[in-house]
Amino acid sequence: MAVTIKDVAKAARVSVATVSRALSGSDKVTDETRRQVGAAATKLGYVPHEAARSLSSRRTRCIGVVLPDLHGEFFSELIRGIDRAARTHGLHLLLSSSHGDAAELAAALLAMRGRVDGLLVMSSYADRKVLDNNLQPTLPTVLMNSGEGSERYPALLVDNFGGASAMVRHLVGRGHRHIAMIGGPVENVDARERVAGYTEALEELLPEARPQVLRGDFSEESGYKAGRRLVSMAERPEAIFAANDMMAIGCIFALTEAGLRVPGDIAVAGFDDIPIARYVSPALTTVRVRIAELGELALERLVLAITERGQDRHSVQKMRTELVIRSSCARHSSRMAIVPRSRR
Amino acid sequence: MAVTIKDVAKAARVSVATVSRALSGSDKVTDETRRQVGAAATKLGYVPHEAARSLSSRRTRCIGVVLPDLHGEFFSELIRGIDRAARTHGLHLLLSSSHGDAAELAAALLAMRGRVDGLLVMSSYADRKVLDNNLQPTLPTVLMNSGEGSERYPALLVDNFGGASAMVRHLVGRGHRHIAMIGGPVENVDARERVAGYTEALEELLPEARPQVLRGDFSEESGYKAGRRLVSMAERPEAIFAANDMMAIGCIFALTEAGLRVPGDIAVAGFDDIPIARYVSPALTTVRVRIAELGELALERLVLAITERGQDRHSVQKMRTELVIRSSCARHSSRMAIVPRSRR
DNA sequence: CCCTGCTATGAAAGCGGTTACATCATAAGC
DNA sequence: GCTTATGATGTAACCGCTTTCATAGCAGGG
Repeated sequence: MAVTIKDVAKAARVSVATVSRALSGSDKVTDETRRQVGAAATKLGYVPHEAARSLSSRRTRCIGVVLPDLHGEFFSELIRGIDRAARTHGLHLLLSSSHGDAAELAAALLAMRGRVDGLLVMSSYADRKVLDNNLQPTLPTVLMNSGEGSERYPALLVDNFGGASAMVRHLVGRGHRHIAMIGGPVENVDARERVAGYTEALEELLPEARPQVLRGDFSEESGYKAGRRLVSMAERPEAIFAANDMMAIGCIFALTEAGLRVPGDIAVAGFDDIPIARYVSPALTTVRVRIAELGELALERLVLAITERGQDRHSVQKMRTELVIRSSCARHSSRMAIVPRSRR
Repeated sequence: MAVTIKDVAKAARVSVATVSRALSGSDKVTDETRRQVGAAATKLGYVPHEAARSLSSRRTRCIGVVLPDLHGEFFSELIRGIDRAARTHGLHLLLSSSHGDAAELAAALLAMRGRVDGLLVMSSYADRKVLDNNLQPTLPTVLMNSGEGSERYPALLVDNFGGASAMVRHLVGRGHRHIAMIGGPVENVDARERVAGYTEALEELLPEARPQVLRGDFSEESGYKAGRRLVSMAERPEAIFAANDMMAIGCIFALTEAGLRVPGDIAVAGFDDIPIARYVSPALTTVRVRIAELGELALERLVLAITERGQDRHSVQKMRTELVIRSSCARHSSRMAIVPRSRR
């Protein structure tokens, strides 16, 4: 029913081999022949059958993308970056998202077998065991933001630690002394690293201050709840550093609702710089992560791994972050209000 | 190198045909044989080669998803819905996103040929011509939110018209008389329908008022610009209805920046109910579109089209919308301030 | 005991390409 | 002018699986 390479061969009065050669790149084919084959193909509306092609060429021109249960901007930006890069290489994307636990991840990895030339994996559950058990060892794989397992697979990581330190440095520089953090999901590597960056920077800059981490899970709701807790605290922190923007936004919501002014009464900072961060009020000071770029780099890395099989497997690339200063973190001044003018 | 069906056959001491039957569902195979084959397969770590399978079975178990240059929540929610539904059917998703013009769309459609069992298409450019030229007629296809072409393909549409009318009715009910709209990209069907819903509802409810549509393109920035224009208008509208939430948020930003209070001085409403809509300040009154559900329904519709080939092709399903009333649209009262008490 | 009907299994023909190898024509070298 | 190198094209063997058709074994009816 569908037009195959044979039909084209017949129409162009050549063999199937010649058609194959003429259409797939510049083997030894006369320009004249190529033209004729091309004409016949267009006239018949021929499109090669991909399954047949992959079967004999042993390449699918497909990349598997396995992602956790991501929401919002992060997800779409990541895909955007991957897709953009994939298109320049003529690669397709086989997407499997929303994996909430190790079993689902394992199932997704298994299902990818034989369908793709390489794999891009992001998951909190992508540790060595799960990966080793469910990946055929020959399948090129690049991890994104999955700390574990990076000793065996090339990986791209976001410099969460550095970004969080930079933010703490910024807050301290603005005069804040009592800085609390809202953490992320315990199983999330990014969240853990951000907290670590906060803790270590704080210990370094303000040895006498002790870190205070409120519970959170990256959802706005958990940020909101943390905000409520903050409101009712006896010794309220001067600044709150949320491990992601959504929680920061939820937190601001709770604080404002309770009649506190941000940043007047309390400073709030986030992490990620999701697009909405500029539009909340007050505009959010945050740490920018170039997510699309992360996806793009990961794909390029994978393409490399596919073409130069087996070389340089263990390299880890770290994505820089960038401090974005907006209006949600003013200079801390309550201390000044107490200290008499003359003493300043 | 990789273990094939032959290796399994040899290990289980049966023919490849038997292995195929034993592994792929319940043909006539003895329980004993099936057990042995299963054991051999597990022992060898056999995973069928998908390309080979699709080639001979003429089914890829893959669905193509072709999307425009979507951003943010809309994109991720849509994929989430599609993915969820696909997984229940054991289908994979071949994703191609970010198509900014008809040529890119055409290329994406072509590239899907032979790779998928069916297609989910969303695009402003998905009109009859582009679709007819680039889709093989036998490939089941479901359109999402692409008004044109729905006379030939099954389609899922969001009831933009109804949603916009409902919002206008709400605003009028709250006492607003001068209601302006910020439109979307001209080529976007949703945007056009929302504007149409606004215009017609206005004409019906307030025949003497004349519709006023400011330019916008769905980006927050265009909303921001529209807001700036509003601020400097001689006769400022009492309420602004943005064709999507992002523009509403940008608009609020511009208004607030200029010292106007929302909703005190001017009411603002949006469309979509993206998650962030609750967290901006003031929380946005908007029209909710259940995006994940849209994706889910579209996939189910496609599965139907695939299994019952050629039946019921032209059906159009419309997704209800839902008014979400938050605090960005107060009751209008400026008129009351002018009109003396006694006259009321 | 033979024939028929039924079922589990095997043999083999594709599915639609790619590609190694054979072939043939032509140009170059002697 | 004959041999050989060269390059375009054809032939055919796969790639790994599904599926049709043939076969063999067996039970049951006559």
